[in-house]
Amino acid sequence: MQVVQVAIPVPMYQVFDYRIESEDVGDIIACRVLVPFGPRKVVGIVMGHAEHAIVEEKKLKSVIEVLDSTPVCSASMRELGEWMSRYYHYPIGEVLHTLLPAALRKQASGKTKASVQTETMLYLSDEAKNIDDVDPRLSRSQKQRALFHFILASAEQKAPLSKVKDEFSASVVKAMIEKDLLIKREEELQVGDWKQSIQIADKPLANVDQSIAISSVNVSNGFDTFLIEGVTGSGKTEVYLQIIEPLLLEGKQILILVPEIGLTPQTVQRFEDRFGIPVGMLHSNLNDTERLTVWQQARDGNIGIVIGTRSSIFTELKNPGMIIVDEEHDESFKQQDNLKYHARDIAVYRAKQLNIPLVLGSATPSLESLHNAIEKKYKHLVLPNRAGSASMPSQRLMNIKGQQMQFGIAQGMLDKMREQLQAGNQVMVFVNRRGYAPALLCHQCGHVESCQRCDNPMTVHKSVNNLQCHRCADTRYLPKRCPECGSDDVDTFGVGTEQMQAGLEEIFAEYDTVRIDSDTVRGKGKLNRLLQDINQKKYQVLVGTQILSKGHHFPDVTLVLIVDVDSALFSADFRAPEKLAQLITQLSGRAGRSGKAGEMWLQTHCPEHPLLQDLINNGYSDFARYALLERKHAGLPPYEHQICIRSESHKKGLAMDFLKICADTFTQFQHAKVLGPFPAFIEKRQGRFRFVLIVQSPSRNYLQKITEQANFGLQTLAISRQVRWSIDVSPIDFS
DNA sequence: AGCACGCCGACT
DNA sequence: GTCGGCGTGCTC
Repeated sequence: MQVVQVAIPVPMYQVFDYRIESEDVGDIIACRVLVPFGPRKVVGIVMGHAEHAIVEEKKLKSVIEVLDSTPVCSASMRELGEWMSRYYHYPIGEVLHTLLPAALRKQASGKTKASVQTETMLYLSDEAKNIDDVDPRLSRSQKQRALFHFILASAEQKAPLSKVKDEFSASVVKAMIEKDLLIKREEELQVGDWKQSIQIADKPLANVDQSIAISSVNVSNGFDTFLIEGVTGSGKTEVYLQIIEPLLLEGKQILILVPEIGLTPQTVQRFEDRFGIPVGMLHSNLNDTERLTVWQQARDGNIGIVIGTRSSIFTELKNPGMIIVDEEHDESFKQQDNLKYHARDIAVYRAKQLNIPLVLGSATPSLESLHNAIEKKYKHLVLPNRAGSASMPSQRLMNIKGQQMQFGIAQGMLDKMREQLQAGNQVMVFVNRRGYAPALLCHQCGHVESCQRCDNPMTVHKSVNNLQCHRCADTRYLPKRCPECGSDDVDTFGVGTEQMQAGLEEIFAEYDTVRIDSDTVRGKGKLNRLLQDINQKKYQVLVGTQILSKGHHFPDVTLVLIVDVDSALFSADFRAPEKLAQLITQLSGRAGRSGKAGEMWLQTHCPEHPLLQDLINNGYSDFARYALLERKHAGLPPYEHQICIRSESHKKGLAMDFLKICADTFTQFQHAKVLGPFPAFIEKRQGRFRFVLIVQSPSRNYLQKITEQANFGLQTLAISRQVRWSIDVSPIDFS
């Protein structure tokens, strides 16, 4: 008899033994198996085998079916899984679950699908080949006409559905199929040998800084981590392109991680154009099958470059050459729910494991990475100048103490904006809240309309005439009278993007205004369309949130205004100043071009604040070093390491009681500091009360060990099943 | 997590 | 009398 150890996707930290009839047990390691588990059947992954089971014979059940003929993950991926399970204190079965493409988590697919890969192609129908734009079937729909021309223009007049879906929504495709203009056909995937077909397009000559960076990385042999600190516009992407060129020519594969919002067809296009080979793209709009296809292509070595967001770090590469994490400071690399991993940290582990170089790039490196660079753990490469003659906008502080304000903007500021508009330039206003106003306040009784489940003031949205809770997405009609005292003297409090736009439309009536926030860019390609319109100068006044700071360029913007920086200076979150500095630096890098330098203004009540002074006088790099010094003195990350235990329950006391037990457990360990429990920043969400506990230690290893030990004890407690709780290793926010 | 089992309250 | 609320325990 043979016994296999199977990892099951349940919140339990052990593997389960099963009997198996097969002779060659070694061959099914890392294959998926269907097994009985209690009263149900589940899909697990074989982690190992043994001669005898640890549990008594009568408990032992048999594997029902082996689901794969070839392993579903490599030995290195399994090793990564085991490491993650220990490092993040997360059950092995669930870790493996997150590592694998979702399509493989189900019992189906896999076995049958693994071999022959197909893709869906769209063809023009015979009928469609004989029509033109004025045909009644096309004349009235812009989108369908665009898709018609897209396919007409492509080679062999066909296009893969996956590619079409990057730019057109499913409804457009569906409508054209129903009109018999398009035909869908499954075709065998043409793999081709990308190594043979690489054709390097003309490239710009690298400047001195770029050349130094490129050659430093290219001489590296095996594992090494590089931090490229390159100001926006310094040509980081060009450095990436030239770094990976020799590796691709050797037939090695490149994995590139980008932030959630930075992954546009244009980014991918740039890599495709340079090397003339298809690039695998992994982003949130793909369905499970499309994801699986890219994963398989990378694993089988049929694709040279994979670009994707956070979870792409789990892509298997047959012949790995390098990992690049672009905009490494971006918070979207950290998963905030379930398994709370940081893709940048996983990238370090993967690169070391695969013995390949890792390149981290950012204009505003995280303090963590900068610290590692200063400590010489990473090689620090700096691109201090913008390529070409473009200069950075100047950053200035606008003291708004006692100033007359209109929609949150100082009068003097409005004058400066008008000046730029009259000169034919664009202005950009950054507001950190979407919606019309952050609250609805009764002037008579002081009542603030709040979400009942979250105790959170509801945001006023005038465009849709309702109140929305930004924490649980609950909505309510906008009341005309105060629900508390009945007075009609209710007014909005504070300014959101919606109101800012309305206000600026009124003040600058002769100019066109556009708003860019998650409300207005919802929908496929909408952001890109708006950005195009902006660069074609259809709008002169731009109002928006964070999205404005992510990877887009606004060459005609000569004035950037950040309406409120004070809330970040006085935030309870110790990372708030760092985030603000990154935002300011990123935003200022987005505006202006050669000959049109422009200026950025920060409205503040405390222009003398040292962090602000340091940032605007000496730049991000200096600011970051000063901030690191502060962190060191305060004993905060990256000098000390933290874990955060969060708990929530409907009954207020329960979640708190649980964390008190946690606190007691951790207090027994000498070299750890216990902070809390505290109510969470967002105290109540969806009817549950939330608390946090922070444990801190100068040694990451020590913290890992004691957390493992504490977790082991906590698992056995009855109360741990009555509250919803989680461990967050190296948390980046405490909400 | 899921699912069964079991023990109490409020209903046709 | 029993339907169903959710606390407790178990899963190789």
